[in-house]
Amino acid sequence: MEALWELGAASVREIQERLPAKGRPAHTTVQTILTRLEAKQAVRRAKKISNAYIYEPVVTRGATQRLLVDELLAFFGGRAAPLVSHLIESGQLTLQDVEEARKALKGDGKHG
Amino acid sequence: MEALWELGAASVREIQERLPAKGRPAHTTVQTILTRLEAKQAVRRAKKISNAYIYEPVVTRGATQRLLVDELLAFFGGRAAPLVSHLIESGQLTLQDVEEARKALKGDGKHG
DNA sequence: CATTGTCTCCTACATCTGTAGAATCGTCAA
DNA sequence: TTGACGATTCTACAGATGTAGGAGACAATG
Repeated sequence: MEALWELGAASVREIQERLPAKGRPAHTTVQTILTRLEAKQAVRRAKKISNAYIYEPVVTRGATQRLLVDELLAFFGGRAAPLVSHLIESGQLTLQDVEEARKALKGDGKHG
Repeated sequence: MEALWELGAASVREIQERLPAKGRPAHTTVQTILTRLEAKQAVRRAKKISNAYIYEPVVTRGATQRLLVDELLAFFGGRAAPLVSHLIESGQLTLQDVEEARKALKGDGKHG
């Protein structure tokens, strides 16, 4: 649903056609979703070309990811440790990632 | 909604009464949720005491968390690094957590 | 101006989820 | 058996989300 972040600003048609042909929704479906996202202030109409609106993301992908992470964190009782544990278990988190995280933590210093 | 994991097996009444008084849902609301969770095979009826069913979780909290994490990970393109970055930025991930993660990774060895 | 093609707007339907009242059923006590 | 109390089942409604058809608006073309 939010694959439009990859496109930046785009018209309904552009978005719809960029979607994987496999099970691609109808043009009006994309239109509806955009309208609802607009109502939610997640996107906005940047301008109009001919009779078509160009939609532009208001919330960035990063911001959305942050939101999601916070929600997940809440589900974990606000503690990141169990989350990290899972990441390790599933082999998604490499030693290198952890090393970088360590450096970031030490270098930052102003946490907590 | 899934605060029943804290209780283990319990009846509708027990669950409902354990919920925070603040905005506690009606008995039938809890009942409905349980019924739907049962249809989804997330819980099951363990047994019956008098005329009340005792519900029991089928999926553990951990399994649910794993699911959630995997979903989030998918949204991050399968890479854990950005996720960890956010954790650090929001101050949720302590140096101690990272150290433990490091040990787990080294001690494990069979990842990747 | 009429035609055609595209886009938007309005409306609609299905499912999921949260919420809960009404009716019914079952159990326990007298 | 009858009454009371609590649990289950049935039904319903609202909001969010995914899906999409039909009607009308608007631009390009002849």
